[in-house]
Order: sequence, then C-alpha cells, then structure tokens
Amino acid sequence: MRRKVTLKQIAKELDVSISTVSKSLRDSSEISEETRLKVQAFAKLYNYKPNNIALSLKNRKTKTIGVIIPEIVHHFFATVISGIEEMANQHGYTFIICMSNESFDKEVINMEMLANGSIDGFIISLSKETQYKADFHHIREVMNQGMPVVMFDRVTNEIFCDKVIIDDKLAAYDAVQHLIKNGKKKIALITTQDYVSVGKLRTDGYVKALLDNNLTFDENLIVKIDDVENCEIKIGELIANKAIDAVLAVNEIFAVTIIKKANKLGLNVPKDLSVIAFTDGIISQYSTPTITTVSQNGFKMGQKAAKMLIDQVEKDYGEDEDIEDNYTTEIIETFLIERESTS
Amino acid sequence: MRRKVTLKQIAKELDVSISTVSKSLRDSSEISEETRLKVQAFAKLYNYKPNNIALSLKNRKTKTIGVIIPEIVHHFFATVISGIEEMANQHGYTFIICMSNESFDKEVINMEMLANGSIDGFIISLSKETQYKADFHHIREVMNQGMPVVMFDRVTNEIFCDKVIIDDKLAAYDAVQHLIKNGKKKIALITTQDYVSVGKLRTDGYVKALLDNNLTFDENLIVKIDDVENCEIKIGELIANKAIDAVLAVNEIFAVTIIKKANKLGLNVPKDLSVIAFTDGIISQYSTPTITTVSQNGFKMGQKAAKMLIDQVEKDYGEDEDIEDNYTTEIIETFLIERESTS
DNA sequence: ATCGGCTCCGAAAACGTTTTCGTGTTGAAA
DNA sequence: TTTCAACACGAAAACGTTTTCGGAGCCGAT
Repeated sequence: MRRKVTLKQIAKELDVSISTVSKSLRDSSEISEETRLKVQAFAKLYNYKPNNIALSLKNRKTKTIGVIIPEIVHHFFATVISGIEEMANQHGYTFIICMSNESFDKEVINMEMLANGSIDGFIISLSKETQYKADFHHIREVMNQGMPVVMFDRVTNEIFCDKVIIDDKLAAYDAVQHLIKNGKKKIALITTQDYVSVGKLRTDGYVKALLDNNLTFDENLIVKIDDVENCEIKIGELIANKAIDAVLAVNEIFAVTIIKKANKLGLNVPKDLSVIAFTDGIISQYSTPTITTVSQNGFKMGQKAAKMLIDQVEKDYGEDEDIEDNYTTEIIETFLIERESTS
Repeated sequence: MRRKVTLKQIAKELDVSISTVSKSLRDSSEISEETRLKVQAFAKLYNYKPNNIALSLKNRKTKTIGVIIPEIVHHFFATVISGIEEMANQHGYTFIICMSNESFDKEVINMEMLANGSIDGFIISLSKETQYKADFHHIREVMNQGMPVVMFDRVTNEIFCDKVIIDDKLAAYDAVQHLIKNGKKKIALITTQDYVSVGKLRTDGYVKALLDNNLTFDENLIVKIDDVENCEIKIGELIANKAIDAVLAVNEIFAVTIIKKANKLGLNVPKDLSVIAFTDGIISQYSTPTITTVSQNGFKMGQKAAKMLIDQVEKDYGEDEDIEDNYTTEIIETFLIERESTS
C-alpha cells in the first residue's frame, strides 16, 4: 500500500532539490545527463505520475469538460456522449456528466457545482423545464465568468454561444415530403409541446411540407404530448378517429406506440399506415416492422460539440481578454433511413 | 467578463488578510461579527465560490468517482450510470466516465489516466477483452496505491474488492424453471462466450435447471455468440433446425432476433416458442410481442456500487493505514417481468 | 504597575506542480 | 592570476485553499 510518490519524496530520497527532479523528468537541458537518468530511473521504479490536481491548479486548466444532459437512459443522449468521449479522449480531456432530469433547478445546481473551477467549459442540452421557463441566467452566469459553453440539440436563440443542431425544420419537411411522394394524403404529426425547441421546429417543417404540396393542413392531425407515460391514450384516439394514412413522430416511442395501436385495429404498416420517426435508435431497428427514421447522428453531434468546446477553451488561452465573440452554429446533416414502416 | 474572484482578491479589496476572509466565510468564531458580515456581504456580491481544485489539492480528496464501463450506448450500462449519479449527487460527488469499448488497452489507459489524483476511487465493469485475457494488473495497481475499487456486473474472482452483481446463475435457473413450468421441454440458450463472467454463470444456471427437472441437456441447444453483428446466422440455424419450444437469451438483441426469425417461419410467440431475455431494456418493452425479461435493476446496482465506493473512500479517511480488508459482494435481487413472449 | 485572559486578526505552512531567476563551480581564455 | 562563459543545480513564487500558531491590543484584577 505505498501511496503515490511525489516530487518531494523523490527529491528527498535522491538528495536533490524538487526543481531538479521536475526538470529531470521533463528532460530539461539544464540538468546533467547523469542526474537526469538517475532521477528518471528512480521515478520509473516508483511509478511516478504527476498529480493531476496540482497541475490543474497550477495551469488553471483542468482538461475536463462538464456535460449536462436531461437524461442518460436515452439512446440519443447516450450516443452524443459517445461522440463527446471520442473527441475528448483524442485531445486528452475527460468529462463529468450531470443529469438535469428535465428539471430546471437541477440544471442550475449542477452548473454551479461544476463552475467552481472543476471544469474548463460546458456542453449542454437544455432541460424541458428550462426551455419552458425560458430562464437562462445560469448559462449567462458561467459565460460571464469566461467559461465557454456549447449547446446541442435543445438550444435557445436567447443565448449567443456555439451550437450544434440538426436542421429540424428541414428534416421534418423532407420526411413529410417522402410520405407525400409515396402517395400519402392524410399525414398526422405526433410531437411534444411547442416550448421544446426541436418540437416547434419539426412542426414548422411538417406544416410547410403540407402547404407546399397543396395539402390541407388540419390542426387536428397534430397531437401534442407532454408526457411519454400517457401518450397511449392520445395516440389511440388519433388512429381510431382520424382515418390517417401516415404519421411523422418526433421520437421512437410515439412511433412504435402508434404502430402497435394500428396493428390492433387490423391496419397494416406500412400499407395502410406509413410511419416515420425522428431519432434513429434501438427501437426502430428492432421493432416489428422496423421503423423508417430521420437519423440525427448523435455521435457526430457529440464529436462536433466537443471539438468546438475544446477549440474555445484552448483559444481563450492565447487571446486573453479580447475574445472575438463570433459564435457559430454547426448543422449536422440528417438523412432518412428507410425501413419497413414506409413503402 | 469578470473572472472568478479568489480569497486573495477579497482580502486585498477589504484590506484584511486571506486567513480572515477564509475564516469569515466559514463562520469562524475567531472573527468579529462586524468583519465577518462585511466579508460575507462582499463575497456574496462578487459571487465568491471556493475553487474546487484548490480544495481537492488541499484535502487530497476530489469528491469525484471514476467510472469505467465497456460502452454507454447500452440500456443496462446507462441505467447503472443513472443509479450512480443519483447516489453520487446525494453525497456531493461527481463522476468521470470512461469507456473501454470492450478493449483491454483502453481500459488500462483510462485507469492510469484517472489514477493520477483526479479521482477518489473506481467503479468498473470489466471489458470483454480483459475478462478474456484475465489480466488484472491495472486493477491491482490502483488498489495498491490505496484507491478503492468497486466492480459491478462483469467482475472477477481474482480480485478482492467490493462487488455488486446479480445472482446470474440463480436468475437463469429461475427463468428456465419458469419455462419448464409452462410445459416447455426443448429449451435453447443463446449466450456469449464463456470467458464473459455473466455468460458462464447463466449457462450454469440453465444447465442446472434442466438437470433438476430431469430434462435432457443437449449441448447443441446452446448457441454461443461472440459478436452481436453476426448473431443472425447462428440464431437462424438454431430456430430452423432444432425444433425448440423455448429460448433463454442473455440479452435483448438475441431475444428479439430469434422472435423475428420465428415469425418469419410462421411460428407464434409465445405459443410455439416462448422467449425470455436477460436485461430489461427498452427493446423488450416495445418489441412485438413484448418480451418477458429478467430484470437486472441496473439503477439499484449503480446506487449500491456508488454507495459502497463512497463508504470506502470516507472510511479510509478515518482509519489511515490499517484498513480491514473485509470486502463484501452485494447481490441485487432479480425478478421476472412477464410480458407477451411467454405464456 | 504588572499580570492573566480575552478577542480579534495575520503569518505561514501545507497540498504538488512548473518555472524563473539566482548562484556556485568549473574550465578555458586573456 | 584574473575574468568570463558555460554548466548544473537550488530557492522561491505561484496556483487557491484551510488551519495552526503566534501575537497584538484591551480590560479587569492583583
């Protein structure tokens, strides 16, 4: 149970100064070869590794990213994390994950908790409640302290910072276009409440596609669901009463739910009802029938977000105070993965 | 863009010493009420928060847990993380996640990367490759440095440390028993290679259940799959050639795959073929039919693991060197969630 | 006047690094 | 013999805390 060895201990043991040890290990030319080798050998023997915390304190850089997401038991977010980890790892960064559980308060607490020097910057996807309240003071706070922030997927126009998103409106537009091309005329939309940024945009795209194709836009064909738990009822009503022939769902759960309902009613998917879902996750790949989805490429989003953040962090270092606030918004391309739920 | 304010700055501004500021903020009785309030007001105004890194250095405790898992885009592991986060948060801990991607080398690198003082202890689930190689020197290494380690799910008997697992053998036994009770006689097992600890145990349970019920144990009814990608072929052969009436699958993917194959052959699940899967994830809940699963309760596993680790970390603090090495292994109870794939 | 005991505060060490700036010792050139 | 550079190394500051210890200054008691 030998505890970690420090420079001081090595110095004492070898009867040289701490500086000499440090320099030796960093191959400084100030040190004679003899001493250098001696120190290096000793350090290797005792498996010396510089203490990260001490380095962080000294350099005022932790090489750690704070990631705040609504939840982690969620294919899309898990995929984003995966992308973040890849990029972070590549650049020698680690990351701390906090979950807001869609709660505003927890989001705030987590940010404050990490903003005390523990991390170099944030990657965040806003909680529903935060988007609902439209209260972003905590984000401004950390940015004011000079901490870079990158938002992904659930973003807001009220904050100027780097962002990574997909073109939700266009993606929805294209999906609906695809359904129309296949002869569908009565297309429903199952989405979330409008305060969720991506939900609103997808609705816009859906509406635009209908109008551009001279289809009547029927308000009643849009089902807005606030809670995944109780989606069954509303979706059940939709399929039972509206004689629709296609559906665009903003997530997999909604999609698989309506497919199940349709099957129960003796409807065939995709013949009687075509279904497209946002978020290409595990459900779409393994449900019966498999579901056509809009691929969000969470992995790439994570990579981009991490890259942007790291660039910001390391840029800060050079320019000191007069940072040009030219933030960019990266748009990740989406594409339709066609499976059995459309024909 | 005011950067974070420090004790030193406050001290200078108020023309007192750093000690006075520190003590004031910690409500020390050494400081007069007047000074104390003045300092506190000033600190509040400038939104002072103690620098975490400095505290970590001073206390030689980071209040950070290192979590190493094979992958994160995986329902079970994501759930465990969720449990860890809950417990960690409750105790004021944060955690850093690293993925081994089932690679031994990456597992080692990640551990070494974090063992330099960045964290107080590890929670780890071994990578497949590590279990295959049975090389655990990196775990021993960090433990020798006095860093607590807790393993979960994918564990090894060769390391003595706290562990959190389910009783895989018993769970498999119970699942098979359930199938037998329902009149099934020719029960197949779709599992992984034996070096994966849980795979081996589940096989043992499967075999024992058969023998205890005087059913013939047929080696050919066990399909061992190394790679999820190519599972379709082997599973297809099983269902086509063996005239089985039930299956125990060690994960959801295998289960849903055989269900799909069965459907294609015109077999009805559960009537012609009953299916039980390990790991209660999202697929089982939404596939058609929904799948009966052995619930592993990843959330609870995460909680327990985090609790055990935190206890170790904070115990160390008191007892110094003569730590009683009485490690415990927590067994999380499992239960069968009956759904449509069994009758 | 001296002493003891408060109250209130500051200096300094410590955590483990890196880096700047001295400084002492050589050897060679003048 | 003096002078000067080159070489090899050490002292100390800095990062931001907390905490121990040592005083001042003051008041009341001897």
